[in-house]
Amino acid sequence: MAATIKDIARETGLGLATISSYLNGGNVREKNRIKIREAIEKLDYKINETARGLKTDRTNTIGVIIPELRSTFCAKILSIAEDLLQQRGYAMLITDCRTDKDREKAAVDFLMVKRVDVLLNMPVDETGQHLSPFLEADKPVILLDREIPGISCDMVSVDNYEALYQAAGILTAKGHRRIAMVAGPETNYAARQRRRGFLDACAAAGIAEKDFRIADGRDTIEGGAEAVRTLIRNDPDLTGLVAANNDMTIGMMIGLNEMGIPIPDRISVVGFDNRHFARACRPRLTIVDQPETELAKEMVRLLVKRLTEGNDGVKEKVRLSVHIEGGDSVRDLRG
Amino acid sequence: MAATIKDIARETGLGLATISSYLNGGNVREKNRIKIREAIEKLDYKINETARGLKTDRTNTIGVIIPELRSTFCAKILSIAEDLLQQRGYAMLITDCRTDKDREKAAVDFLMVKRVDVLLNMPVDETGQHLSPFLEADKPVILLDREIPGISCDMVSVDNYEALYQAAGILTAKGHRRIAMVAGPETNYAARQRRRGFLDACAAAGIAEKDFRIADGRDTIEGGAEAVRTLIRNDPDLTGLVAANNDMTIGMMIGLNEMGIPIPDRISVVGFDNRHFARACRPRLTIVDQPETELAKEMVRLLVKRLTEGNDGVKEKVRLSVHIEGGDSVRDLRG
DNA sequence: TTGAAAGCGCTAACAT
DNA sequence: ATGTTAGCGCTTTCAA
Repeated sequence: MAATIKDIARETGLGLATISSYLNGGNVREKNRIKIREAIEKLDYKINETARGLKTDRTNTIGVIIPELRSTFCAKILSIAEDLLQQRGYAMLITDCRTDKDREKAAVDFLMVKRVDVLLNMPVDETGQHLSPFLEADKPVILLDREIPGISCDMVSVDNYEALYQAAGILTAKGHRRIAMVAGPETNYAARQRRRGFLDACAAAGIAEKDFRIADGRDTIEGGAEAVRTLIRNDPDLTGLVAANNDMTIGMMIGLNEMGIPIPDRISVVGFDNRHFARACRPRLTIVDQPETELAKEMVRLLVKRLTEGNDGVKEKVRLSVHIEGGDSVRDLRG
Repeated sequence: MAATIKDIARETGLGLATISSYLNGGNVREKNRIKIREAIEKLDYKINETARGLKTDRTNTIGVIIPELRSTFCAKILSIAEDLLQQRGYAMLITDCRTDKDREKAAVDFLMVKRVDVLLNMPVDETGQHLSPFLEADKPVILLDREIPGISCDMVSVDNYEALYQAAGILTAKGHRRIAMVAGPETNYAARQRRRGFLDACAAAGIAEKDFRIADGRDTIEGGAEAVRTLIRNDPDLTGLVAANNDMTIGMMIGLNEMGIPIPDRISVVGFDNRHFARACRPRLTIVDQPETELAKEMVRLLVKRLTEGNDGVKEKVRLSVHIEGGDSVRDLRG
C-alpha cells in the first residue's frame, strides 16, 4: 500500500494538519518542513488526488469534448494545451464525439460523472443544449473554435469570417472571376461565418452571383472530395477553389488528383490549415494558416482563470486572426 | 450541492447498502429497484466516482503517454480506443511527451498522482526505466507499438520487421536495385525492427551492401525531408525510396517536392501510413497500411482484461500484420 | 504554528 | 434482501 499522510505524521511525529498545511503551501516551521520533506522522500509519499478531490470537490481535471481527435487542428491545440496544463498539475480527460450530437451529449454526462472541473468543448450541437448539465451545476464551460450565441461561457476561436474573406481574396486578386468554395455544413456556426466571408469577398471583387459557387463538403475528407467532383463536373470553367477546413482541403486534393486536374494550370486552389500537408503537396499549397499555438495559449489562460477564479465574472470571447501562407497553387490570371 | 446516495436513501426510505448494491448491480427487490430508479431520476443523482475511487482505490481511468498526439497513427488509435472504453465507463487521461524522455518520466509521475488504474504507453525511453513506478505498484502497463525486452507487461504492435520487408520488396520486385530507406533512430526498438526488415529484403533480392542506403530521418517530418535531400545529393542514381513512418513519409514528400524530383519517373517511393495522405499526394502514394482499428481493438481488449482481472497471469504480446496499399508512386523498371 | 476530530460520498463487512 | 457501521486519505474547522 502506498504511503499516506498518516504515515508521514507518524514518521515525523507531527499532526495531520501540519502535513496537510505543508502540502498546500501553508505556514510550517522550517525544521518541520525539513522533517516532512525527508519523510516524504523516505516513504516515497505521493499525494492522493482522489481523496483530496472528495474533500475539496475538485478533481483538477479538465473534460474535453472535440468532434475529431484525428483532425490535425484539434490534435495540435490539445497537445500544446496539455503540456501547459500538466505543468500546473491539471489533467485532460479527452473525449472524441465523432461529430455526433448524441455522442457529444453522452460525453457531457460521462464527464459530469467523472467530476471534471471545467468543460472544454468544440461544439457539434450548435444549440448548446448538451451543455446544460455543466451550466446548471455552475461549472465553467469554454468553447473552442465555435460560438454558441446565448450561452454564458468563454470562447476562443480564429476570426472565421476574415479567414475566408482573405482566402477568396487571394483568388480574386489574381484575376479569378469564376470561383467556388468547398464549405462546411450550414448547421455549424464557424462554417456559416466562413461562408459569409467568402460571399463578401466575392461581392467586394464585384463577382456576380452566377459566377461563384458554394458546395457543401460536410467538413469531411470524403465530403470535400465529392464536392470538388460535383463542382468541376457542373462548372467546367471554374478557375479557382477554396476549401474551408483542413479535412475538406485534403478531400479537395484527393478529388482533383483523381480527376487528373493540373494545379494551378487548370484550377487554382487555396487550402486550409496544416503547413506540413501544404508543403507535401505538389505543387505546394497556398493555405489559410491558423495560429494554433496562440489559440492553445489563450485557451489555457481562460481555463486556468476559471479553474482558479471560478465561474463568476464577465465571460471572454477571444478571436484571433489567421494569416495566409503562400504556395504555388494559385495561378495569376491577370494580363 | 449534487444529490448523494444519502439523499436517495432518505427519499426511498432504504439503507445506504441497498442503494450501493443497486448501483453496483447487486440483488435488490424489484419494487425497491423501481423506487430507487425514480428517486435517482427525481433528484438527478449522479454517482460520485471520486468518492468511489477513494474507497475502491480505482479511478476507472487509463493513463496514456504517447510521443506525439499529432501523429495520425496515435490519434487514430486513441480515438477508436476512447470510444470503446467510454462505453464501458473508462476514461482516458492523455499525455503527450513530445518524444522526450524527461517529459515521459514526468508524465509517469503525474499519472501516478492522478491514480490511474493502468498505463498505456508508446514508449520513448526504450530502457523502460520510466515505467518503474507502475511496475513497483503492480499496476498494469500496456505497451503500444514498441516492445521493451525484459519488462513484464502486455504489448500490441504491428509486425514492424515484416512491414519494411514488404515495403522494400515492392521496390525490388519492380526491378529497383539502388534503393534507400528513411529510417527512425536506432535507439527505437520498432525502428530497429524496421531496419532489419529492410536489410533482409535487400539481401533476399540480392542487392549488394554498396547499393542500398539507410538514412536517419529521426522519425520526424523535418528529419525525413533532410534525409531525402542528403540521400539524393550523395547518390544521384538511387531509383527507390521507402520511408519508415508517417512523419518521415510526409518529410520525404516535402524533400522531393522541394528538389523538384518527379515521382515516379526519376524516383519511386513507398510511404508509411495514412491512406488519406497517400490519396492526396500526386501521384497517389503506395504505402504500408497499418491496421489501426485492429490495433486499437486489441489494445482495448488487453486494457479491459487488466482492468477487470488485474495484473496477474501471463502477459500477452500481440503482433499484427500490415498490408500494402497500392498507388502510382512506384515505377516498374523491369524489361 | 500545530494537534484533534469531523466529515466529504462511497463500498464492504457484518448483522439482521 | 436490507440496514448499520467503519473507514478509504485527505482538508478544514476549532482549540490549544
